[in-house]
Amino acid sequence: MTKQTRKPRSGKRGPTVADVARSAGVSPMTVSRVINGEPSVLPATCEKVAAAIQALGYVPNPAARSLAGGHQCRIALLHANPSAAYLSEFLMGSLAQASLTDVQLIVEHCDLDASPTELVSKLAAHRVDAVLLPPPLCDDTALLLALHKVGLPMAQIATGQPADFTHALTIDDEAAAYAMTQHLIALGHRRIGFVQGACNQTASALRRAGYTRALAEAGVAFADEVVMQGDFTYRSGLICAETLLALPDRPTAIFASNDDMAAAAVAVAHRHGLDVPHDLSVAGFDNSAMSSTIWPEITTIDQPVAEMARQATAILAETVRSRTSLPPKPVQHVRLQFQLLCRPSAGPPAQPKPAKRVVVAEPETSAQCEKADPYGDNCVVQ
Amino acid sequence: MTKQTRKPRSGKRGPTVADVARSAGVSPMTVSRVINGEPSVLPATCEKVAAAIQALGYVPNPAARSLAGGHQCRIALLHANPSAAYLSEFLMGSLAQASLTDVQLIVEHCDLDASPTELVSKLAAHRVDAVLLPPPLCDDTALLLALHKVGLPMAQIATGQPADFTHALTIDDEAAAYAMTQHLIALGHRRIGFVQGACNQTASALRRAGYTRALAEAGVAFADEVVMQGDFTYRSGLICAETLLALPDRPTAIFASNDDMAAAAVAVAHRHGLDVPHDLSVAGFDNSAMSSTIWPEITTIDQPVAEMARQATAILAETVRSRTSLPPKPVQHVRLQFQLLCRPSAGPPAQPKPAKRVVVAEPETSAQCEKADPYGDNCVVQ
DNA sequence: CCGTCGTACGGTAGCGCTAACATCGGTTGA
DNA sequence: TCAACCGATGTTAGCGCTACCGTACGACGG
Repeated sequence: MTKQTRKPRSGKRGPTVADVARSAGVSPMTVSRVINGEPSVLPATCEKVAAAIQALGYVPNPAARSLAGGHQCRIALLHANPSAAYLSEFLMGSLAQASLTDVQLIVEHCDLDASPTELVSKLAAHRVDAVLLPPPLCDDTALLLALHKVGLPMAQIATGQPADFTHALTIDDEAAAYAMTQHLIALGHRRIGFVQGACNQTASALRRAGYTRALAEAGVAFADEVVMQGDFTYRSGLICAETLLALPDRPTAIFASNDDMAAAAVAVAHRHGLDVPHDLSVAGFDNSAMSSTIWPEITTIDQPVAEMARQATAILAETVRSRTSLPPKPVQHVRLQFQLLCRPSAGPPAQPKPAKRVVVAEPETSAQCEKADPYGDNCVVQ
Repeated sequence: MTKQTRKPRSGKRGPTVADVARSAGVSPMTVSRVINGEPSVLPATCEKVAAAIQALGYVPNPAARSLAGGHQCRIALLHANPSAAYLSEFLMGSLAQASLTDVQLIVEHCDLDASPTELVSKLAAHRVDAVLLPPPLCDDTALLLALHKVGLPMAQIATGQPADFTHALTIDDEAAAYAMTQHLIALGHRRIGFVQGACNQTASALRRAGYTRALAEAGVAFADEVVMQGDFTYRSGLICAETLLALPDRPTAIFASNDDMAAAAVAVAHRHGLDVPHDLSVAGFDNSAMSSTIWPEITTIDQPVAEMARQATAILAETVRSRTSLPPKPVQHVRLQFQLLCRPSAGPPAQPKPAKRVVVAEPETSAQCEKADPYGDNCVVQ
């Protein structure tokens, strides 16, 4: 006992690969291979190791993994609006993937009018490897270009117009708006007001395009006076709905480009003494918290925000990790499925022939809606 | 060159402590000490190292730090409602602290009616060291006991009734409701409706207590018929507000125990053709997204959710890291400041003497509110 | 002048894992 | 028959940092 090994630093932590290896009668390396699902391990060995892992309750140490694997990957999530409804859902998806793939998420607030160059240097200081851009930042061209200039991989989420040098995760906004409009038409509406989204977001134009296409295809005349310009805020929704309901021949339905504006339309309707959906149907877009909080709940389009965030995080991590390989990974534009959620805010209009309303529209609606079927034909998954 | 060093595994990553050490002419160990702010480094050395860090743009590798330091700390954030308004704000605070203190956040959904034992074993499987409990889970006694039984440190956020074996971060709900009621009284209201929160949340009773105390202290008679039992949902708010406004002698103000119910009160008022705030003032609680989205924006109480989350995360990390030390750290109950946010939904009542309304109430209100002064006297920070 | 501190810093050996080889039995093809 | 080869596993040497100890050196008291 003169100069024994003096450094067993460990203050009893969980079991390690070495413990598992001993217990399974293999080398630590083999355990590592099993954990990482490498194909070159015999099924028998694989099972032995799995059993040992189970028995010991082994959980890999992510710190050690990323250290040894050289996998370090820091992804910044830039957001403009800290209390945006979708942010928490977005974070859920992103965080889940981040902890799976062992990437570090940096959440950074970022004013819409901040200088891109300053932001870029801030990201550099944080050693950021890639950037997630949810709306509305995903449509900030100056920002996109600045990031691209310094070679940072990035992903645009839910933009209407993916840049060719970035990854992008979108739904088909045009098809979604088309589906919603079609749904309203199927319910029997012919005069459908539309509240457009902010001009600076590329998705706005697409949603309007879907609206007009559905009208055209159904042979419903397009009326310029029932299309209002909003900006995605509740306030703008109030003004637009007020104007629409003041029309001599007021619409029987209002399709707003997001849920906040749709909620505003409901409020205005109520102030006018109109019942929703009996006197006025209202539809929104996004499936934000607001849409299912207020009463009546709003028929809307569900965007798979969490899933977009998850996939975006995965794609970026993959891009970062293979950045040295040749040829460089091509950018991916992934289109996800949306869902039309039928809720009580939209129903058949009050006026037209009651017979049809009861027999055709209602059963169809409820059958289609209870299950909230995705509009399979209108959605594309790549 | 027969058997040279064959393994420079590094695929050019950023500078390391070694690089900084070389550049500053000290040992890596000293660099480490400087980074960790250890006191036993001479100021001069410290500066040299800092300069080198700056020059090289060195950023410590968190993975290596936690591996070497044995600091591993995994904190689970249990939440019952993924789209809860506060969740994203909560996450911001928690994530910020987590990346600072190098803890890994695990975000886990958890049904309110799930069995605690199952949950506990799930947490054990994830190797969770501590648990964050935002509302409503913070008031789930069975869950608290189950976690305590297995010795997991935890923090209750915004509970009304901290357990003596857990950390807790709260605001003074009673004082906040008192302040709000006092504010409404100061505006000139005498008949103030109250919509209570869900019974299973301990904060509900406290908010009501604050309401009644303010009435009593101001010498305003308590009227049983203007106190309604809600459950924090918009729907319940609709029903309660409807009942209140149907009273023969309807209140001139409604104080709802959260913003969703307050928003519902606004909606009902509008449906009754009442102007808010002219005919009816409405106040909420929480400063959720809804409160500043709808129009008019709702006067409410701001809870520093992000700050609570930040501190809770810090406290838990500290607890976990010093768990072996004796004596064990005592649990901390921290009380944070709230803020009364005066917004357009609350104003002086229409009826009483207009002179006073203009001269006294309005200036006072705006002076006090533009700055959104915290109710310093009523808030305690420990 | 020699031992005993105390302070500022350096050296070494890991933390737990995996990349990059090394190895080893078993095939194959000429 | 033997080199070349292949697939399954073991060995070694780090990844970047810090805990633990050692050392050098000045300040003491006796």
